[in-house]
Amino acid sequence: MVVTSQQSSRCPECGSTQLLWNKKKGEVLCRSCGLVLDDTMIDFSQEWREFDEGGSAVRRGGAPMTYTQYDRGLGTELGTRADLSRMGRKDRSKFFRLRKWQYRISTAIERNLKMALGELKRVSSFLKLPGSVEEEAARIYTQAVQRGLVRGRSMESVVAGALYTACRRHNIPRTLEEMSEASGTDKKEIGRTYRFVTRELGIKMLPSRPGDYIPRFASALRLNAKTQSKAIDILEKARQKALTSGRGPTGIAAAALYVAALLHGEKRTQREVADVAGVTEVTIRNRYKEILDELKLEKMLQRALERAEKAAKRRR
DNA sequence: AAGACGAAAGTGGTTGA
DNA sequence: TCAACAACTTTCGTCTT
Repeated sequence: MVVTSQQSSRCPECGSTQLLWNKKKGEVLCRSCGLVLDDTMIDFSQEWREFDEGGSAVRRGGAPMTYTQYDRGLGTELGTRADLSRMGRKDRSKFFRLRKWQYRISTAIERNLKMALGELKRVSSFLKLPGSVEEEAARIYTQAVQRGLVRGRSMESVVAGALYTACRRHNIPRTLEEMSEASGTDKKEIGRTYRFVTRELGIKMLPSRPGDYIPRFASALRLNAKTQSKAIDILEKARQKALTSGRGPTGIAAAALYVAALLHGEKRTQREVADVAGVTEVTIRNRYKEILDELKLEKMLQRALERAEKAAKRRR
């Protein structure tokens, strides 16, 4: 068994958080009770194995293909070389009809892809997303178009949904809010299409982890590295106290950062943190109280605040 | 005046009959 | 398919600094 990574979600059977991703078998399973949580995991990673024992040139896949080009450089047309003279009249007309439809469908898909991939590039560069994410989003979008999932939805929202999905799969989640702002489409709409498309394409999503948001939020708030690692520390403890399950990961991340900043004398207002994280102050307050209660941080916080107070006085 | 706090009502999504 | 439900938001009044 090859354990490639561990996720912080929870086993529904025994509540253990010790889950294993077994990429070889495509399973997620619980370490303590052995329950298989997910056996239809799709491995989107690249395939580098040698299938030929001798190590000769037999590999899966050919030249690198890119999904950010609308036809991936591989166009297919129906029957340009068919021998028409040897067909009957019926076959011939059938052939023309098929070719016409194939042409229509493929040109429609291609036109759509051309537009959409332009949009995708624009949004992803606006959000400064890495090429690997863009590539994956393009792949997801391409599949969505081919399965006719875009029909009835706006192209923009599907693009945004694909990017949102790709970000999460790469453990650099963006909030729906950010996607909405970057793509200029409605937040709820993106959420809806995102759910629809992942369901239809059988892409399994685990809940995003609060920790994945910390570095980005911290730098947006210009908090130093120590505060950031303190926040991650808090997050880990909160997870052990079962404070994270069922709650929105961004809210938890925001509260952890807020507390960490207070403890390290780098106070940020709830509003500032809330804006960065895309949640409300109320949510931060709720999470923050839970964290204080469960981790017994009140006294430590008290001391930190007094220290900050003194420092402020000395400056005056 | 700004920030923090918390109550109350509203929203959209999930779940289970 | 519908209702119950939990999390989260919006809004607003009050308290603290």
